[in-house]
This record gives sequence, structure tokens and C-alpha cells, in this order.
Amino acid sequence: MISTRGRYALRVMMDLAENDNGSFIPLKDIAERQGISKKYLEIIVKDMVSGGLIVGASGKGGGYKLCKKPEKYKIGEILELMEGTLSSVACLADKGFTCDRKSQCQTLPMWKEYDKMVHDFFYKKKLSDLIPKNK
Amino acid sequence: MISTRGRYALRVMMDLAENDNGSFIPLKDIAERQGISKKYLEIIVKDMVSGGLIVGASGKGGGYKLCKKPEKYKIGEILELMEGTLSSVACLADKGFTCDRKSQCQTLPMWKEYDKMVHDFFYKKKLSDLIPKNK
DNA sequence: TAATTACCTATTGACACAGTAGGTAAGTAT
DNA sequence: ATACTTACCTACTGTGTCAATAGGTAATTA
Repeated sequence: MISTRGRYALRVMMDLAENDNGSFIPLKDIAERQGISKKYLEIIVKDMVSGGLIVGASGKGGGYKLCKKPEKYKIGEILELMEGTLSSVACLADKGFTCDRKSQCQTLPMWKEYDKMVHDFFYKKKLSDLIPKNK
Repeated sequence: MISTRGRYALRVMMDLAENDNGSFIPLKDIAERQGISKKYLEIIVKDMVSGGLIVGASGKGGGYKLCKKPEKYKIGEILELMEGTLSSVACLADKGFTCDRKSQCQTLPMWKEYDKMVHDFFYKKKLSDLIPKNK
């Protein structure tokens, strides 16, 4: 289940894209427009900066800005960064995970197939796909 | 992320299918074969019985048994029963959930599309698909 | 220098997950 | 009738994550 971290991140990205006027957009504005607690958004937005999705600037006139065009962002990269993984099961999510039943596991192929489907779905979609064209 | 409830339930179902000899199979045997705590399995198996996936019989010679042929079980129905939902977001999972942004939500179509894809994937797959043919 | 804004650390309550523990009821073999 | 086996039931626990809240510091501009 996609948590608020992923969903809110998506909304922040969309807000930044839709309200882009070249300058930085304060978090306060985003929080008000989206109806989300600014304090909580701070945590999420911080990870988006450190993950390289957006850039932040302090001080007056500061705020946040996309660092790519909306059509260059894949939804998958946003969700994967915020949720940690898109994988359906622990044995595929954790890289260091070792399951002694891996070689004989009869369900693993299904999970792999599922994971591929999910990955493809979200990496085909772009941030720009979520934004109404008639803007 | 699919939890142990769903994954273990799947393994129990497969174990029952593969070791079916007409009579009831004790949980002890399943737990040993699968390497899962019998105590923990009890909780999971209880829900499988009340959910109508399998039948249980007490006393000597008792145990559990499938109530349909493996090819009649859809993986989706097993996972949905055990996980509560297969939905990706709360607003689609909870029936009584009300989101005041629903009408203007720009991401909802994507979640709906995703949910449909996931549903179709797991409801196309049958329990029999997970069991090796050369048995 | 004052105002604005991002950025940082810490804490909290609620809840689910994954399991453990110990007992009761039901049914079968002897 | 009794012993045995097996499902079934209630309760508890430790760990972790989720979704926030709170209060401060650092950076930048007017």
C-alpha cells in the first residue's frame, strides 16, 4: 500500500510543476494549496531534496523547484525513492535478504513477474501525465 | 507489500494441494514441511477456514483439506482474504473512506488503473499454476 | 537588521506485524 | 470409558512503521 510519503511527494511534484514560474516556490504555499500540514511536508520534502528530485533554497525568495522538466520524471523513480521499494515481497525488496528456501521457492517466479509488471507500470508513467493539458 | 499472512497462506494451500491424499492433513505436518512455526500458522489457518478457503476437522485423523480443486482457486481470492485488500491506496481500499479531494484528485485515475492491473494479474493466476506439473 | 524561508533533532500516539503461550473443545482409536 | 490427537480459542508481547507535532538553527534577501 502506497503511504502518504509517496502520495504527498507526488502531489508536491505536481504542485511544483503546475505553479512553476521560474522562481522558487515556498513550502507554505504548497501546503496551503494541497491542504497538508506544512510541518509534515518538511520531512517528506527534505528526502526529496536529498534524493535529487527537487532543489531547495533558503532565505527570502527561497522555496523549492523541480530540477527537470515534468516529462523527464518517471512516477516510478518518485515512488521508489519515497517508499524505499516498490517490491511486493521482502525477498525481492531487500538486497541483503537471504532466504534459504529461495532455490526451491515455488512462488518466487510469480512475485518476480508481478514486480516486473509493477515496475514497468510506474516507470512508463511520467509526472507530466498527471497534469491536465489545458493549463 | 505482501505480508507473511498472505505468503504463508499461499504455501499452506500449495502444501495441501501437493500432499492431498483424500484425508485431512495435520497442521503439524504442514508446519514441519514448510519450516514455519505451527503456533503462528494456527492463526493464519483459522482465518482461512472462516474465510471458506479450506475445511478443518478436529480429533485424531483430523487436519485441513482444500474444499475445491487447485485449479478452482484464484490467487487473488486467497491474497485478498488474507491481506484484507489488494488496493494500492486507502481511498480505494476502504469502502467507507471519504476523501474531500476525490473529485479533484489528479492521481486517482492512475491508482484505479493500477488497482485494476493488480487485480487482473492475481485473479488470472490459479493455485494450480504454482504447483509443478511433474508430480 | 529584520523578515523570511529552508533545514535539523527529537518526540509522540496509534497501529500493524510476527510471533509466543497456555488452555479448551472435538473427535478417534483402543 | 479413557487416552490420545488435533483443531480451536483468548490473551499477551516486542518491534517497527506511519503520520504527525514541537521547537529550534542556519541561510538568504529586502
